[in-house]
Amino acid sequence: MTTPRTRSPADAGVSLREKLIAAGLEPWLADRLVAMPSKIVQVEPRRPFREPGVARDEVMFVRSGILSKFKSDGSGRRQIVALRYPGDGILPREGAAEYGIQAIVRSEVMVGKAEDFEPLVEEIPELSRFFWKLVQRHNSIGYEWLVNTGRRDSTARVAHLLSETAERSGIDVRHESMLNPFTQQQVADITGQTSVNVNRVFADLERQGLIKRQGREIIFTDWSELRRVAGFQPGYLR
Amino acid sequence: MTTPRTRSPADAGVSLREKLIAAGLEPWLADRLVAMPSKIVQVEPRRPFREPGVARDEVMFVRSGILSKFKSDGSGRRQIVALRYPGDGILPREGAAEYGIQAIVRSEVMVGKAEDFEPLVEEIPELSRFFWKLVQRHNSIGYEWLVNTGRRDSTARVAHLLSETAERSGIDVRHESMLNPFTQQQVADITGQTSVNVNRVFADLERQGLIKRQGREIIFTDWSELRRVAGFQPGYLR
DNA sequence: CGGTTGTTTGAACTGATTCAATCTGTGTGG
DNA sequence: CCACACAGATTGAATCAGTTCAAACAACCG
Repeated sequence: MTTPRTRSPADAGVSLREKLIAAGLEPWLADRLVAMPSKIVQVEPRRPFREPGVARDEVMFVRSGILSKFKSDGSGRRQIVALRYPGDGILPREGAAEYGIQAIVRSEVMVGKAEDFEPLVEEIPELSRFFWKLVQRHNSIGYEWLVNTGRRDSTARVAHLLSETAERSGIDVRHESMLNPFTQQQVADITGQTSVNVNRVFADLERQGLIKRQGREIIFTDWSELRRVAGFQPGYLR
Repeated sequence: MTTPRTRSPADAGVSLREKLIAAGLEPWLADRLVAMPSKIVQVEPRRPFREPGVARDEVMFVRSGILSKFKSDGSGRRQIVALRYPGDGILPREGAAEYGIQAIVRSEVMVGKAEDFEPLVEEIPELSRFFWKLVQRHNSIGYEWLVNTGRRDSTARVAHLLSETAERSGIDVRHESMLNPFTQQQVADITGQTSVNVNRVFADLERQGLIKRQGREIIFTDWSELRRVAGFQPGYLR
């Protein structure tokens, strides 16, 4: 469930500010954004947070954790269509959004009102330019995901997701290990498969010696080969 | 091939202006856009137009026809990741775009320079708001495509594409017919299948009595049932 | 301990691919 | 008008990747 917390000055903006700066925002702009009236919300994973089809008149910025946008086809099969990492945001839009929002892992999210956010962006061109770039980046990740679900086989899809995740969450490739944030069901919902098959793919990758697993933890025993089978070209992440 | 043409006043902007207005742009803004230094280019279908991985420092607006953005996985399997109809645009971005551009059918495209376009948008907030909405719309179409390739079976995917195409190209549903703009290979490239299977799906749809075919022309004999099997909810198009 | 959530495995099945051949329509040059 | 080339559509047979269903197992937590 969602537990709003009162906002203490020590806690609310400080770490989000860092994330925004890491995402390429200039410090003084990050300050303006963080100073916006808002609250920090704890979001529990795999619990309803925002349902599809309701008005999306708020801005959200991920402070920690990972959020997902999801949709489902007519018959309730779920597809995750986008991920948001710390420093990423979900911008308001007119009317209802057809996607819902859930957390992948326990996350801290700053939530503000569209009516506070929009004037800020209109007033500061640098801010608008920053979000423009952010949107383009998410866009091009979306295109890559389409290639992934449309054209790659199940092994490549999972390998690609792992490569992308490592890259986006800033894992140092010299560390050969990463705490995989996803359940197998979530990997299935991202890559358009069943969790049963995802399980088999993980087992395969391990058998092939590309990864080792210890519970949720994944150790990359052959980075370059993993990226090769994934067809992973990090260019689309800029 | 690409044949640039000299721009005659009678021809260059007039019909594009209408398309932009139809897309929701106010007339005076459409005028400003059309007045931009630019040329009108004829683009032949299924021929290289813009290759992936090169700088994309131009704006393009579709005046007639349909453009596609495509990518390919490592091994050359092509995936179409977005379509652009008359009134739609492809905006410039910093650096290289990882997608290429090809026409689906013979198209007329207005091409301008990013350096002429960007100041215009920065200067006129209404224009920037218009493009913001356009981008959000394309975004939400992208999400729906992810659901399509990730979660629907081959029949539903094709039915969905047909429904979306009719809607986006403004076919009146009372006309029960549409000139299908796509080759079966293109449908395959959009929906993530092989052309062989697309052929079988078309035959199936016809056998089920949802469509009739005369060459490229498709007659919709049961609109509502087609949309039902597609799981088509037009909300995402706004 | 019991409940919940996530992972693993097997067996049967099916939707879609692959490969290869044929067919059809359209445009081109002689 | 015919011959030829070319692009796209159609069909069949064999194969395979991924799903479905069902059951068991493991880890965690109050």
